[in-house]
Amino acid sequence: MSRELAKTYDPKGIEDRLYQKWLDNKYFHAEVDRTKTPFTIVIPPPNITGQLHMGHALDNTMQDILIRYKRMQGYNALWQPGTDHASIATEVKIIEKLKEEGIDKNDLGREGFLERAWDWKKEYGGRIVSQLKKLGSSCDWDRERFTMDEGCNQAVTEVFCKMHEKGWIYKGSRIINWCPVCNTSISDAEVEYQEQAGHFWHIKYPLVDQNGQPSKTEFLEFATTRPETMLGDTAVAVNPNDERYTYLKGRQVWLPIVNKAIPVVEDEYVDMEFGTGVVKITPAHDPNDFEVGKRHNLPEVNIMNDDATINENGGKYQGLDRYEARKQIVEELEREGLLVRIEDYSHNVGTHDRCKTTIEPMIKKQWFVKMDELIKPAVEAVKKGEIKLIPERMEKIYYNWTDNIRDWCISRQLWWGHRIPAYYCDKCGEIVVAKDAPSVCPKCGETHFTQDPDTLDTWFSSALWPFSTLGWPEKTEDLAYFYPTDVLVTGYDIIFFWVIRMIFSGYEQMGEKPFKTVLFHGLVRDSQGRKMSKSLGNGIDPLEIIDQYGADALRLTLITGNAPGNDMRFYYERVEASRNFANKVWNASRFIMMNMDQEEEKTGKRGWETTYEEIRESLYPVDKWILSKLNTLVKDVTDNMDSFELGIAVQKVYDFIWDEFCDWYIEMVKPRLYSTEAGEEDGKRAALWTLQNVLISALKLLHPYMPFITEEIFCTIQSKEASVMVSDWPVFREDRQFAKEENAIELMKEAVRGIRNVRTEMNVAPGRKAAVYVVSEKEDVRLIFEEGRQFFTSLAAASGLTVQADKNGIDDSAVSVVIPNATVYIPFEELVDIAQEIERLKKEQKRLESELARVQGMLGNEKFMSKAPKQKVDEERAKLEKYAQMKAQVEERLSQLM
RNA sequence: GGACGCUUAGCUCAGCUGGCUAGAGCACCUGCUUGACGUGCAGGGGGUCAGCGGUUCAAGUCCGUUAGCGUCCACCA
Repeated sequence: MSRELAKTYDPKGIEDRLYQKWLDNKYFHAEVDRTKTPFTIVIPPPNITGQLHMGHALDNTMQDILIRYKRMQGYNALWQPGTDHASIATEVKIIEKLKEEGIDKNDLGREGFLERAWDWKKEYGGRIVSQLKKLGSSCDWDRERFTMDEGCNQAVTEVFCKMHEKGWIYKGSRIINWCPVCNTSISDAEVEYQEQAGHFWHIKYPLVDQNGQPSKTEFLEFATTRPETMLGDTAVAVNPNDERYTYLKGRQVWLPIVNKAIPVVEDEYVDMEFGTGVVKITPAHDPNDFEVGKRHNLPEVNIMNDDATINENGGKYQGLDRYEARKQIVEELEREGLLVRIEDYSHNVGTHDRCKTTIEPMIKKQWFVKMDELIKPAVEAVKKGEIKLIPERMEKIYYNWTDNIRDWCISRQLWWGHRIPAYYCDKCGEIVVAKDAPSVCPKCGETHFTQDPDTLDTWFSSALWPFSTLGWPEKTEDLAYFYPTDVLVTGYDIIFFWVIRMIFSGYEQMGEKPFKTVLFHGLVRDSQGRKMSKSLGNGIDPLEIIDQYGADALRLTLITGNAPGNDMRFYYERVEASRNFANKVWNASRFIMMNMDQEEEKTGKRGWETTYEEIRESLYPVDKWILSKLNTLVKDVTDNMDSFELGIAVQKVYDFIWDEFCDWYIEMVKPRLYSTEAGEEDGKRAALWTLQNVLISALKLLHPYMPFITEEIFCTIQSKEASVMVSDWPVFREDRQFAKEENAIELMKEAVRGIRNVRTEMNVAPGRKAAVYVVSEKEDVRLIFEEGRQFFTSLAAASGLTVQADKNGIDDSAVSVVIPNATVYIPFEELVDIAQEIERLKKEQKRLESELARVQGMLGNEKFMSKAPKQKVDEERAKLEKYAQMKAQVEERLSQLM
């Protein structure tokens, strides 16, 4: 069988082909199987309007790594995929598109609009899914769900009705955040505060005199950032403890422009220290004022229409936009002599996170979820550690929200979404909340009802995602088996929107947590650390990266060099480094396969078909060394992955493959592979066996991170039908730890490095070989070099190697390299400058001395000796011995030269 | 106002529960057509781990504090 492989790895073509193969073989599909332990992840459903961005790429790469890892470990791994209807985001997009066609939403009507929305979903809903596939995501696509599919709709209705019955969902008239552009209420979580440069208008209202008329001499001064709201003022407030204003008790002020008297009320809410200690109260347009108004039974005067223009309560200002009204009102106040001064003022303004419009607080009748009781189990779960947040610091952010939680406004004045299952009797207005439209009014017997026109906050359905996707409210097998899920992977930016809401919903509806662990990641930023955004145009399209460098390179880039929860910067240079690694893996494999081919042609046998037991006797120390290193790697990587340290895990695999395996092991076995000497057949077989087995294990460890290239190589080595993704995850084996061989090879590496070092320093031409002598009094050390003679001479550019117990017969002017328990001599003849050589040895002596001083300091410290763990003390003792011994060798050599 | 995070090589960052001579990638310098790979190989320079104080036998790692940068929450009108 010939394996002609290209010199560089080209992911094009390979990735799609392999993904299709995985799909065809149903490797992603999971079914209930009681003989296996489930491992479940639910995808954070991407919006149907969405395009894959770097955040998705990171999020889904992490999930794919975990799911592939667990699948290989033998778990029944389910990655439940799906998409989100994204009510407001989608509705806005559709409105935009209609606008291009010159159509207004209202012209279409609700039905017509929804038709267009479903068309949109059909057209674009699949786009993000196909993009996730490009990444290599091993989701069980047979189970793909949508937040507005039949099952999810049922779940939503069920939850709404249940919670309403329990009294935890209620309709109430309260102050809410209104977006005048999107024309809907939004929840507190959707308000984004932005620092804005504005003004502080210092204004005064006349006091009302005994005759009920505005006083010409007495005024009350205060300041406001929103002068137009004065149209809705129904009081002015001072702090009851403010002695400056005790005289105001029971008095009234005259509201200019509106021309009416309003009371002065006393409320602790007013900060005496701030400004004049006087606050105008507009209960209908400010959340704090709303509370004050409730306490003092103040009237609530709504002065705005839904589009933030002034309504009929604004008198002559009716019809003006809020900002135009502001301008004109200020002008009128100035004319009246009531404007004291204008101050520049920078303050935070609440905006709608989607469209950045300044929100307007308004009193409206909306549906709310009562949070105080609901949140309790969700807080407890994290406190007790039943749900683990990674990194831990996210817990503080979590509690910060849960501790200050307010009722959740869930109704939206939108069409695209789950319609609220509330019905109003056409005759008496009675509200009936039910799964289906009622037939008779329980109060008046009327048979005609109108359903509430509002839809639900898009997060209402996402909150149910971990169980609605598994079949709830039906009691399905899937639900019983796969719930609770294991890990949720998401960005910290949606902790309030989604994570918390899933947790309390899980406890409330299922009586059980939705997941055991939440693994947070940060934001992917551009190379300058800026958030990638459309408006900045600094977004990098993951699909372009995949096209250019391959999905594996992208995945590796996103996972390495980053700690959980931290933001990361995206650099092309880093993708290139990842691509280079892929190429390295490719070429190492190519090298191994080429040698396999040669071997196979001769013997008809493949190395990997031989068992360890069959080959064990033929293994060389270097073979055992790399097997031992691999064994340790398996343990470390498994441990890291179990504790979600994905970046650390893959870094170790990377280092092992590149440094240990490619730069050392492969180079070490080359002479053996190329040897034509008789009697080397067993050794050659052992090398090939080791190369292949180490490679295959390394590919397995790498597979969750770089699924495509590992699969391609795995199949090329074994067969097209084989698959690394369903192979067994490597396990640590006590019987494959070879401490003795590890030490031996490390010692030889040190000798090789020393020799290369000296050669470079002396400008020895790479092609010039030189005789090398290894002198050691210790027999075991001599044996190590004898056994490794073949590769040692190659790596050390030696023309020949002599291993002996003393310095006899070695030219005095030879260059020397001191390693533990041995000195290496290289007679370079004319190249050697004795003075320089002495200089070099003295430097080495100095280095060893300072090391010794440090170690001796520690060992001479009584407290260290008595308090440090024994293992640590032993380590330091061993170091002392090693350095002392090396120093003696250096000094002996110096005395010979001087 | 409250909380959190970051500050480690020229750049971007790792460094988990304190314990080798503090690491990686990129960049830089020197050399290399060594039969897998120049998307490579070999060698090298470069850090008082932000400052100060403390705990400890031992601090990049823990505690306190200061400064700079960043994020989240609250929102005093």
